[in-house]
Amino acid sequence: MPSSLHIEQIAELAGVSRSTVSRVLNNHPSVRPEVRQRVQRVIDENGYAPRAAARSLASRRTQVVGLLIPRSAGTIFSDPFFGSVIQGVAEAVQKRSYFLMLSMMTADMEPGFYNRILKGGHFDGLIMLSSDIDDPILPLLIRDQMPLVLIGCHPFFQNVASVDVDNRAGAREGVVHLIKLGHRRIGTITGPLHMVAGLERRDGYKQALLEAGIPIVPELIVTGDFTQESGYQRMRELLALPVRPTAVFIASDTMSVGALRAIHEAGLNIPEGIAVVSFDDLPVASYANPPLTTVYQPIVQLGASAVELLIDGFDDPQRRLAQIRLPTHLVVRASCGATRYALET
Amino acid sequence: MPSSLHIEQIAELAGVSRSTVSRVLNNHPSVRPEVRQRVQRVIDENGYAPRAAARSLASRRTQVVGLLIPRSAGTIFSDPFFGSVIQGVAEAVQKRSYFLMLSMMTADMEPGFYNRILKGGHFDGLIMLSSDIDDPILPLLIRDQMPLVLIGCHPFFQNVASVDVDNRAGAREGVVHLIKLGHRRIGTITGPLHMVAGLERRDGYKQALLEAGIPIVPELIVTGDFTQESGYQRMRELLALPVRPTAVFIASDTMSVGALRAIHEAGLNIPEGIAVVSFDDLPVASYANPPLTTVYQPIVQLGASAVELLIDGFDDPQRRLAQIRLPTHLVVRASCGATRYALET
DNA sequence: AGTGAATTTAGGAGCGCTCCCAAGGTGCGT
DNA sequence: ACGCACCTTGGGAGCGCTCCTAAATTCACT
Repeated sequence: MPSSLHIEQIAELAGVSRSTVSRVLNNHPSVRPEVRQRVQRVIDENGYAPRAAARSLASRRTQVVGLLIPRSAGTIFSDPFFGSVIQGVAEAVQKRSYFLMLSMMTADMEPGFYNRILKGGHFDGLIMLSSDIDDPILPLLIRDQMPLVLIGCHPFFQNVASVDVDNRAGAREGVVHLIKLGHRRIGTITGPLHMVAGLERRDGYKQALLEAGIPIVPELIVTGDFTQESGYQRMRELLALPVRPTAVFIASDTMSVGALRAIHEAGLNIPEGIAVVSFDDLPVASYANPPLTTVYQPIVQLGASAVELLIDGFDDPQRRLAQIRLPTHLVVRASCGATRYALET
Repeated sequence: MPSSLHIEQIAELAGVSRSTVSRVLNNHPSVRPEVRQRVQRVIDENGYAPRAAARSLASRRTQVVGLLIPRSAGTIFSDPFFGSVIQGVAEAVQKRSYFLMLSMMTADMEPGFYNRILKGGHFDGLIMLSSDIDDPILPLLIRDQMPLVLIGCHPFFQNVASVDVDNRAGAREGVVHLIKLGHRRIGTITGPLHMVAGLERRDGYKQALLEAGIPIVPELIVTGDFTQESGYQRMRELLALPVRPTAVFIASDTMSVGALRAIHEAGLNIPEGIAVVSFDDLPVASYANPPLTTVYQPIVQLGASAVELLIDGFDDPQRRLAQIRLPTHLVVRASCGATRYALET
């Protein structure tokens, strides 16, 4: 970067003092409009921007929001889900004139990394992506009083702000849909059960069955990990069962893509051979073959809301512990077979 | 954050001066081993980390790398390609003990945003994602001498460091493969032609045909934009042609997913009805139906190399203008039909 | 032991801002 | 006209580090 102008020089050019330029920069009210305008013009003409480091040091604010992505990193990025969350966060952060610092918690984290990144004062607050239930970082963050918003709520730490969808209700709606279509033998491929989303969606599945008086059959519940590969493998297991399910609820679209492959390989048609309801409504859902009936969740908005909550919480203690739940809804496409049974809902 | 210790207090606890602690912090050689050890122990015991702002202000380095994602943001994040690039960048940055600042160039950028983000001294250097050829930001960055590495090279600004794959050679290999399988009437769905990747892959397609003495038929070349939707629409156009191509080269896996759908809807089999070769080798490629023959590009590594180049360039002027090209290779799966014609390669 | 060079340490002077406090202006009421 | 609010403005004092210079220490060698 060119050694650009400093605040003193802008002040001189505008014929005012350092302090006044600072006030203009920070939208402090007590500057005469005409002076403000004059200073602003000098700032614009010279493309001046205050040095972030100096500003942060003096003001003890960074205008940066951190986004912490938990350890399962490798698998995480290939899932478009995360791309969308990041997009939501990035857009919202920008809208509030903040910056975004991205950080991954890798497994092979050197000890002291936690301190380096979190005590270095790199950001004013942190958004943490749906972590494992037993993520060791979370308790540390809470202990250290880091301003924090979780994307994906946590079952134990209720005293932390979080944004999530109602996974259980969403999953339930998807499975109820299958039940209404006449299915009784419904399997599920769950997410990892050390994640809240995995647990809650499985519980929604169970709830729907129980409410309909359908017994829960353990072998119809198989555990995936949100990857295509696991969707493929777990679906093969379900299809190898002596008595095959007639429908399956899969806890993410990404797993469904893998599952569809297993179903095709088995020579089954969808939905005749087996009906599928999925979760997420990623772009791929409508381009799958057949298009997936799936529980929509507002992924971008999840990220955006987390940012709002975090930044608002900086000066509004009330919002500091808010737990926001965004609604889901079922998107009916071909994979559930509703078009054939139709109208029963 | 708790008002943690400062360097002076660490110094006092260790019985040395501020300066010595600073030397330990920055791995300066001239500290006696025993002193270094003692100081380090005090640092560790207290979980001390220097404040980034103070350090940056004094040292004029931030230890932050910026990642600039160009305007087409909305469409960009749904593509897992970007997730992988970000992953590569994030991992590499971490490995070098740098931090990553993510920033999007939105279309509705307030004037002055450029200055705020780029002159604020938020980062030591910038990685810019495969931008449009006529991206207005790039010339500004070069003018302002921002340390810069492009992911995806630029045809005009050759005096900028960049990391890319040889798109043309990769595409050529894919199309040559189709030609070897006996196809003569080969269509292509290109990427957007205002992007280098779009152009180069189209050129690779043309080159393969020309080298084989196959005339280039304009209506067989349709222009997509790397989205599923465009893959779907453009493929419909190709299939609606009076004389349909027997094979198609699609410039990205994401577009191929859309294209597969169009092919299925048209009641065609793959590869018998139409053979498909794609580009990227995203995870979805091996789970598509049928699995895609596709040109692998090392996406994560692309991001990682960009980081290496940028950081190395900070003190090695030689690397400042390097243009790295990573190799691609063809991954043969079912969609090209090679398993039937086989062995001819 | 004594000298000089090399190594290690301490402290001063900023880095470029914000924030506080006090000084200077302005307008009102009487 | 005068005084007393209130609104603006200017300058000092840091924010918590790094870097430079000079002093203190160590060590090798005579």
